[in-house]
Amino acid sequence: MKDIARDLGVSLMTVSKALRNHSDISEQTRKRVLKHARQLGYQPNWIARSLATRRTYVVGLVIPDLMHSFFAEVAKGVARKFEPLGYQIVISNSEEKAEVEERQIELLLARSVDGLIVASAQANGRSGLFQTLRARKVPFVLIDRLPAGLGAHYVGVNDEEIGVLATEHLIEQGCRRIAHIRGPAISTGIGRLRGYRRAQAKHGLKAPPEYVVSGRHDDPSGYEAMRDLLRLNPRPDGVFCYNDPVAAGAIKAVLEAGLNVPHDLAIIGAGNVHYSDLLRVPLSTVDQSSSLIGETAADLLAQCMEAKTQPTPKRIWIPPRLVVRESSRRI
Amino acid sequence: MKDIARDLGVSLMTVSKALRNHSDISEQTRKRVLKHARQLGYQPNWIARSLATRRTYVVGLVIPDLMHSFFAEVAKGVARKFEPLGYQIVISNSEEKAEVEERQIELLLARSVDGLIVASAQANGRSGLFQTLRARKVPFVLIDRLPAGLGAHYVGVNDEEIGVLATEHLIEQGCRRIAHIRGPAISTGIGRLRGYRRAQAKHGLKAPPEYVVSGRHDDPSGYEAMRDLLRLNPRPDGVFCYNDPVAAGAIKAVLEAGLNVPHDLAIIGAGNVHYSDLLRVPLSTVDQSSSLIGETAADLLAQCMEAKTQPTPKRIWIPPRLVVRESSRRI
DNA sequence: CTGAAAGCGCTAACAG
DNA sequence: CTGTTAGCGCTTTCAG
Repeated sequence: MKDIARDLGVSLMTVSKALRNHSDISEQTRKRVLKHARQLGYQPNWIARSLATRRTYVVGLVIPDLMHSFFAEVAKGVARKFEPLGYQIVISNSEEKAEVEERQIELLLARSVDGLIVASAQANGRSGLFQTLRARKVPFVLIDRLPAGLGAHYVGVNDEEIGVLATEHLIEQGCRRIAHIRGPAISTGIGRLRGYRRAQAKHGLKAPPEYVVSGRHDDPSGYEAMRDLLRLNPRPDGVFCYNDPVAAGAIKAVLEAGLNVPHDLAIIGAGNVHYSDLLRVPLSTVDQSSSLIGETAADLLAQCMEAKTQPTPKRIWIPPRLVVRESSRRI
Repeated sequence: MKDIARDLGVSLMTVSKALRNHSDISEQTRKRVLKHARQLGYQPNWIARSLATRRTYVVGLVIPDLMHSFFAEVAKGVARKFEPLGYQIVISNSEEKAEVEERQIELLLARSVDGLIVASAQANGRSGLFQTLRARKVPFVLIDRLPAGLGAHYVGVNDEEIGVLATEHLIEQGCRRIAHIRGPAISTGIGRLRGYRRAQAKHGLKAPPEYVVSGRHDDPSGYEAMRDLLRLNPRPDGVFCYNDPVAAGAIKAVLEAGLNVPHDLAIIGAGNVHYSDLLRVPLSTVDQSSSLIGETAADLLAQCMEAKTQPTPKRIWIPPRLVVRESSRRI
């Protein structure tokens, strides 16, 4: 900028304003400046600009696992909305660990991100981290997981509805002994379990306690959990799995045991990850509109960052949608 | 920092040095400073630090598609190496488009990343972008794809070897009419095709030209391409697919046509994406050690960033490894 | 419409 | 070991 100013015999300020299309600059000067800037190959220095404006045009996206295609899709949605606005997105992986998440968020804040979108790995009820964020006035939006008792912006699907939708579908398909491979003790895992229970109760079904087994987020855990279920007597005839990776692992175990999916055992997952259709048995699932979650969260965060005062916490629920494929189609 | 200095009655510089564990500061002063910093909840401002030092401790990772789990795994490898070194990673998605890639790289440079790792979507032979990078003295490492005629740091697998490995495996399994669903005209697609041809020639096999059909990177393209292949007469009895997503799509088409994989048609992919094992028919593939590619590239880039003068371009070849699963096991 | 002054928060280089 | 001086490249504010 100094060079441009010198060459053109104007002040540095004039250049600065021209470059940013500031209003009070003559059309002619602006053109001269822009042209010369191009000739010199001028590249604005965002670091310096950020230091002066206290705005970085960077938003942080904290997710538990990039490898889980649900989150990769969310990330894509976020990017699609923010990039046209001139924002850059920094993705941080918390590996499902609360401490790692806290550290990553610290780092993002040290780099002065303008806002955060977080799919939190904090255990349910531990909302200290987010209270700190609020105190520091960092705009943030939670997605997918909603730590209990926290008034914060949130975009996601009602997990209890997911549980009900999936379980009722299995019931409609004629399953009577429905098991659940549950997820971790975070809002998603808890909500889906609750939905599973509610649907069973509503239809007068009762499952023995052993029918609820614990998985994690990944397919190996689904495989393990399903092997446990297969040892039970009577054996379940339908299983609602916490998510699609878990369901994929579960299917593997069932087939290995020489049983048929869906006839011996119907299976349904949640998330509709993009390869669900290509699995051993195409997987029935509950779609969560992952990229829509990302886009919606981005819009909401953009609003918050514009606003002078923080608007009251808003919760946006994306409706879940049943996707029936072969793994649960018995009639 | 100013507050700490004032409270403790020392100079701002002393605080700065203490905070960075600079050598010439007394143990006592350092402790006092650190303690007070903690009390005040001091957070260093990386923006300001970057402006002063001209180092951002950010590296850019440019990939064509986050949703492709091969690249997600590479990203994980990169992160694993760089995070302990205090670097943050910004992932940019080029969506397989050369122009988008150029724009993303421009943006990363405007934000003064310290280095770049790029899986380039530039068409083969168009190396202008990277010559610019070199001219600007930005350390960078290419991965996975190597635009022809470019002397640059590179980490990846020899694609011709992948093609040979996969094709020879099909031959060993008794296939005699081997087709290839080829990828785009970038080094990976070209190399794998060349390997396919070399292996065929070596074993005295000759495939009609219709046996090589074009796919892209994704499973829908594999599905389409395979439907074309199935219409041929005589029908191929083995297909080497550009990558695993393409192979997954291909398997879907074969099964839909009422044929058996591997007995009517053996299939092999490349990349060993993490769900290969869970597909309709567990997929044989050539493993590329995706996360090792990421880690190795990270190490190499770290070296380049340390070095005062750019070392001569280094190419690191990761050996491919055949992974035989059900989709190609005929004996 | 243009420009001078002051400063964003931190550090390199050097002097004491 | 501690402190002073002079920026990093840009913007905000306000006076002309």
